[in-house]
Amino acid sequence: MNNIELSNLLFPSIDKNTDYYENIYPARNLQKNAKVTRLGPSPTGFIHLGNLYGAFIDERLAHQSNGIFYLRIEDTDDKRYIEGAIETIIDSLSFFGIEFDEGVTKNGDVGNYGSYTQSKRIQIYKCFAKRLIAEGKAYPCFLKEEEIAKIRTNQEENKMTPGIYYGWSKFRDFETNEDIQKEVVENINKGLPYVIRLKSSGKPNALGDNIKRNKVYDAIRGEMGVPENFQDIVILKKNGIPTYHFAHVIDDHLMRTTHVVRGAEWLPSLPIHVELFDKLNWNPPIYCHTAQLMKIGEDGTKRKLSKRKDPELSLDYYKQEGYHPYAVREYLLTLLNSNYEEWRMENPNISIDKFDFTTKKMSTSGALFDLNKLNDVSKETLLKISAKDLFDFLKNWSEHFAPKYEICFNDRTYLEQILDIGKDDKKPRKDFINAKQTMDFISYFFDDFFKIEDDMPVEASKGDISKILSEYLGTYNHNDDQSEWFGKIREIAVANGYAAKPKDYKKHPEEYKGHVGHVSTVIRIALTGRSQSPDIWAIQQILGETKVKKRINKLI
RNA sequence: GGCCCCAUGGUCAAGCGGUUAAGACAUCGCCCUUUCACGGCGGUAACCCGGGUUCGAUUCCCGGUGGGGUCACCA
Repeated sequence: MNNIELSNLLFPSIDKNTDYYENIYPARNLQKNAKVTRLGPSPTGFIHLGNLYGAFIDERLAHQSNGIFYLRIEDTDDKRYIEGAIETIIDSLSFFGIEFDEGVTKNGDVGNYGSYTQSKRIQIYKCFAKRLIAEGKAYPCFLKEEEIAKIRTNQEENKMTPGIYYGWSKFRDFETNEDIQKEVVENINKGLPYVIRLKSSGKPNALGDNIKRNKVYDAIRGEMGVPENFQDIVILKKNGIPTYHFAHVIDDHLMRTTHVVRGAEWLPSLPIHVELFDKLNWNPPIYCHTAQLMKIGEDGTKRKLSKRKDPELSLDYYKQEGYHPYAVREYLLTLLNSNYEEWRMENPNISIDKFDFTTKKMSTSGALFDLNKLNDVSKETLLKISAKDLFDFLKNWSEHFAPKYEICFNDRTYLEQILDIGKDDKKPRKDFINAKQTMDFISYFFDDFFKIEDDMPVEASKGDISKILSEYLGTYNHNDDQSEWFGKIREIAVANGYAAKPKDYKKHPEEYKGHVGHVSTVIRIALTGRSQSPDIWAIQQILGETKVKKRINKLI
């Protein structure tokens, strides 16, 4: 029996020629240099910062070049499927501004290169596997789990590279060994389970300089010497579903992907993909292996990989804390392209889309996620968002994550005024980092949340406090402008033995109880419950006369 | 352990053979100031080590060391 007969025996129902697929998925008609990228999440529903990081690259590369960015669902691991995961993925990415041109959507597939769900492409994979078998480049392997385990221990004992490769599976000798041919045919007829393995041409266990290398160009890392693969890796599993390796090669070829962006953890399997493309006589796409996002481990200061389940690496964490999607995107861009921050400083108000994103400016070493930096970027970002949009953002966040703030959104004008405090100054205030922090920061504007949190300054005695407050109330005129208003506070300060200027107090602390700052702190605490807040006068204007008087009165 | 990737201040990073080794965040000090935030000024702080190559290496090569990744019918 020869290879072609074997391929027919294995896949009797596959009647299509591989050319058929080449023809129905023709080269894309795009302008020169247009890039076609894809995101291929597995439907576990868990999207983390690393995925987003990669997705931004895909998105920028495609859209900056008038190319195509599509979503492919890589569900070849049936054990890991989670219900509703695809919607979650699409929604999460969309929240952060990632939109696809093609591929899986909530309403089915869009585009001419589908299906975009790997589990629906089984016939295609089988067709190409059949071709490889017919060409003697792949073979069915009937090794049982126990046998593989035995091979493995044997290899370990002999300090050999574990795996199935030249010399370890008798089934790879099908072509030249009649006994094997007979056995394989019998096995097939008996219906025994098998996998399809690539029959690698690589030379096993070569060492050092003897390892053959292929030159592969990586858009981020430059030219790399990729060692030759020699493993007869599984391309079709026992259940007929392809492994990632095979699906990647078939799909990215047939979907005419030009750039494959993925994490550096894929570097070790690059040799496999290179051989697969070679065996199929295809040109591989341009790979872009990104650096990994890292974090500091809980166990100390040691570096650690950004693994699943690290809460702050989960996209949900940022949603829950209420980080604005623009801020996250902005931060990720600063990590992604080293010249981004510089560009942003020169162009503070231009859309991110205008930034000339390039893989050349990407770092090859792993970056430690820096919450401080994110916070700083967030402040800057939120400052640029209008009070109206911020209101909507906060409201939406509160509905999902902090319903207790619901009442804060009853009066739109009121909240927007609050959010606008100090925004138009020449040196604008940067008080807001994320929704959670913002709501907490402004909560004293609402009676439901207002409470005295900080202690009165020690410079003011109990008696002085109520004296200051009642005098303040006595002279209070809601229509005073800011300087009139502060003039009165100065008078109260002086009348009670406090310096009118902090500098006077610093010079002669023995002559005063404190200074005007302490007096205004008393008022500030009475009004906001806190010793730190934006300008009191501005707060009062928003709070309204009634509320101001009520709060002052309460502490007299 | 084999193989792979990476290596400039606490963090992110410029730098492509000759620089006083940028900048941002963080940190510290001062200034501004009724608090805070903002802003301004200034400070502390780095080329992992050892060999080469070179007149000269942070930069190029090799070797260590360190960190990370990967060794599945998971992706």
